[in-house]
Amino acid sequence: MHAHFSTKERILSAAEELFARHGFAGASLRQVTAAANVNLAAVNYHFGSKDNLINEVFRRRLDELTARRLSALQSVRETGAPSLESLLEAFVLPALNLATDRFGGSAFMRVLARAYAEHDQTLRKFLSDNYGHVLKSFAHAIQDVLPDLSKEDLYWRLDFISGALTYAMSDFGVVRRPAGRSDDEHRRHAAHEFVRFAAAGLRAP
Amino acid sequence: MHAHFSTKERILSAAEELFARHGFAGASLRQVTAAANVNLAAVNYHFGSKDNLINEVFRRRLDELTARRLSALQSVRETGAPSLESLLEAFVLPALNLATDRFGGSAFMRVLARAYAEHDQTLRKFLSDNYGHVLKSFAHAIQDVLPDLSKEDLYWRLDFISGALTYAMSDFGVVRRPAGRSDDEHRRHAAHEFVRFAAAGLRAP
DNA sequence: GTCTATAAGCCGATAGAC
DNA sequence: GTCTATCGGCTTATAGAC
Repeated sequence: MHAHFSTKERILSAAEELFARHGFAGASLRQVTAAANVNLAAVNYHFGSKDNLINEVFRRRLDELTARRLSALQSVRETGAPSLESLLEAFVLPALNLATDRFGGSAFMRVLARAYAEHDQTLRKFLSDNYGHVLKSFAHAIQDVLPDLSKEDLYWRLDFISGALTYAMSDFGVVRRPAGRSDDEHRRHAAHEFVRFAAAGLRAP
Repeated sequence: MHAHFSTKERILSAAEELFARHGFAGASLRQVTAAANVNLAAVNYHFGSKDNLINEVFRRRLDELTARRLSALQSVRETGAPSLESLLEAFVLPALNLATDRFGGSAFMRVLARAYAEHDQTLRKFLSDNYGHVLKSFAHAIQDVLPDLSKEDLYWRLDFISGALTYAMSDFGVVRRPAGRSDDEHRRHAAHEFVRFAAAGLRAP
């Protein structure tokens, strides 16, 4: 555990939190640098531009998220005959763990939901170029488990699942956390509910 | 079919399209008034402020959307023993028809997806105060069809479904429209796929 | 109702001292 | 690497003429 974080890291964390709360256009570099206790000019020195700062906010978390997802997928496949539920868990749990990470990251799921809502071509291309292969790996693994599902139906359903997961992870909407349940337990429960729901949806006739 | 639209309507349509494309903070009133062929000061004259313009963009479409949804729900209930699929269709098809309406409205689903990503308290309260009762009516109708489903599970799943629907309606993600299929057919197909997926998810053990 | 003109302020980015 | 100071441009909103 480090008591000190670099200027770059502090900028990234502050940007993540403020982009989650106000959006990419809505959060200014002045707000970011004030929250990070850093000089305004430091952003351009370390990141060059606001657009590039946005990309780096994604890269920091997504690199680890995809690594964890692919590693979990590998573990599940090594068991020989993975269940649909175990494949979905390999996709969902790393996102959940990131969201519950005490070093921050819960804001990142909201940033990701923003990115989904943005139809910005530049951002989409960056995401699909760098992380599209993860979705493909999971699609193949799920296809193996559901050989009777047509490729088109599979992609429709994965699309629905992605949307549902993004929104569920960023905000547990109408479902309020019961009084006696911790935030972590609430999220774990959410993941379990989600996997059951998604598995049933994928198995639809 | 009217050849003339009022200044107010032209502002609303231009705002809807630009908010969909650039977000609420990202689209300026200057862009909006230029696209609407209207003077800059007209926005403040007709709507008072940018924030209020945002609210009115929602109100214009949501009033009609909720009316159509509740009317479709009523029709389905009058058949006596509605199927889960028919209830979901009563919820999904009005949104679909709005999105395919040639008077615009396809942009509105993207605006709605933005609103989901925004965690802005003011906007959320406005939406839940004015349109929360629709979700409740559907929840009750679905509970009647699935009496064994616990209330908590029901709300979790409706939350997932809302997220998936919003995302799917605003952007058909990885599923590309086949060459020989019209945009309308593509959307209709999407709705059918979605209802099958959501019904199976709700019926999960 | 629609216009011009302008107020008052925030924006991203950078030049240049240290 | 970090700072101050500042540039040029864009923002929402409004006062007041027509």
